[in-house]
Amino acid sequence: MRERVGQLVRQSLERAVEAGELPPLPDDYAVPIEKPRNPEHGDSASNVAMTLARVARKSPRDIADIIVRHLPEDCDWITGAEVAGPGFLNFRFADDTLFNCLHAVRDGGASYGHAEKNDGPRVLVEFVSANPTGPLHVGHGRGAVMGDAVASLLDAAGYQVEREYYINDVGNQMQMLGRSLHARVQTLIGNPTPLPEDGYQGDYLQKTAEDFVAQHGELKVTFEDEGQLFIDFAKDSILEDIKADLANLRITYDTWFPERTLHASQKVEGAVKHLQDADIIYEREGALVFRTTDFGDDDDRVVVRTDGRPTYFAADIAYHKDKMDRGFDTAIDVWGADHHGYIPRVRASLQALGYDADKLEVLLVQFVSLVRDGEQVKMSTRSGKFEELKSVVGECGADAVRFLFLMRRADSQQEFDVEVAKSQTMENPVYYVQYGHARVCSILRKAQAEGIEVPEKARDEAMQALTLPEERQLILALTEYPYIVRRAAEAREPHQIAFYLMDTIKAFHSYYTRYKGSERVISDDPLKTEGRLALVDGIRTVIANGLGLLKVHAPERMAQSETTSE
RNA sequence: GCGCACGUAGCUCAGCUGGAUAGAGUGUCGGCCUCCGGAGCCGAAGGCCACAGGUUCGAAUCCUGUCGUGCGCACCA
Repeated sequence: MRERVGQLVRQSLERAVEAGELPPLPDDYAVPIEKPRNPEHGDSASNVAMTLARVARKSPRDIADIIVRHLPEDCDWITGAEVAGPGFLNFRFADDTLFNCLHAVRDGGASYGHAEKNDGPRVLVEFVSANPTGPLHVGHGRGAVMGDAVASLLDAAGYQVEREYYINDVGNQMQMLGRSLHARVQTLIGNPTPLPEDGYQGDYLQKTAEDFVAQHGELKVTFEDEGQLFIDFAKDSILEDIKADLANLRITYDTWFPERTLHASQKVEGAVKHLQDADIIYEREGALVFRTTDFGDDDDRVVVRTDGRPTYFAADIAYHKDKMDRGFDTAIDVWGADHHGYIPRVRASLQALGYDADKLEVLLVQFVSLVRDGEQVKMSTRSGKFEELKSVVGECGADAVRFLFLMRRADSQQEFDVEVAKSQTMENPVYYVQYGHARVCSILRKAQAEGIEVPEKARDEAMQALTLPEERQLILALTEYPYIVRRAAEAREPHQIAFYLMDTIKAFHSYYTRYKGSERVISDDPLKTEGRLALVDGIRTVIANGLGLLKVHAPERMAQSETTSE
């Protein structure tokens, strides 16, 4: 609908320009259209006149008048266009226009608001990519849900999306992990071996050690001889654990990308060579240093150590080069906010290699602080003390964890209150939306039980029975959904979907309660009943689609809660 | 010290990319079930949008500075 109004205004503007009443517009001028908060301001509004005031050297109200005068005569799908306030253009849709919108919702069904074809730009979303040295914690969970939801959002908006996890399976930490497991195993089989200094302390390795013995028997060997065996075992078992945790959050990947393959295929060397050829690498005390300061970084960065081993950064250069070479139009990296200082050097490497650095987007996800019983749970990775993701998901459920993570913008820090997430009451937003969906379904069930058919396309007379202002507003809200999806996708902001769902279901709850004594959905009036059931079915469609997009269940009925008994 | 974020109701947070009277949830107070789900709804109270300047018809939103919070500043990943 927004496009339609936008086009209308554009037509009018062009006619006004032709008539010499307004100066020419820039080609790429996008007509701003918004849905007014206040229903008195119409169904759709535009502030074009205000934005053009300067270039046109006319008052906003005068411009608005000109636009209204030049509106095409044949636009009877709109009943009124008026100038209001400081120069707003307010439009009101004809009833038939609105009814057609509702038909469109129901026709679209499970795909309403979502792209039917994914022929848009190719996007790679890389997220989580936690080092396989231990289980995921709550902070990873937020990044996981955020990245996954952004990917879903892009998918719904018609992009060609792939999800990827980058496995840091190379380097010191892998050695350390292997050594830690080795020590545990040796100690377990009666060959006491101290954990290396700075080794991994977590309890999970104890379990891994037991698994190791179960599989390989009592293998008394030195790490120097059989180190790789321990490294691989530890890494694989932790990765399995990570995969399981993610699967519990309904997250799966198209690609698991091991860093190791970049080294094996010489791509790391190759990337360094490219930079050398471009003459932006110099030697310093035996190490190779990439002059990232040429591209705005604070400091130059080492890519090859004195001992000849490439740094993590070198591999990451190769990795991002590889992403570009795979032909993605956009690569989105979802990172913890603590990695923000890393952005300039990665962008620098893309630029230095001749790629368009704007193809890389970094989505920073701020930290989560976990609250239990009104108190923050202290977390620190160093001490091995952190709240594991699996315990929180187990406690609160994937629905609540996903929805609550998705209710916050990525760039603001989040308090995650376990008590709220666990509660099956109104203070938990996810239940509010799910309850609304269940309530809607319950009405449809009731109608069915009474033998009332809701035609796939309600009759015109039935639609015309939808005369209450709340009904009009509800239909308008439903027509916004496709736009919300698109906007959220472009902004990479899943929280917009969550808020939209809250707002829309609230409007329904309000409507429902207000009229349940007078104008019920199912009544003796067959036309009103048919129209309202169509509306309710439209609401069900949109709420289900929105929840589905966030991978949150849309239950047709809620489990009986213990709080209802007295 | 330098850099990147963020300061909005008691608390947790939105605010449609510069527009109409700054919103919601929660908490507090007061109302609403002869049942299509009260896990809901309605109302009241609650704000110097951290502070000070600037940009303009117009600023919570953009710019500068100050203060505060978080996070970074490795030949670790």
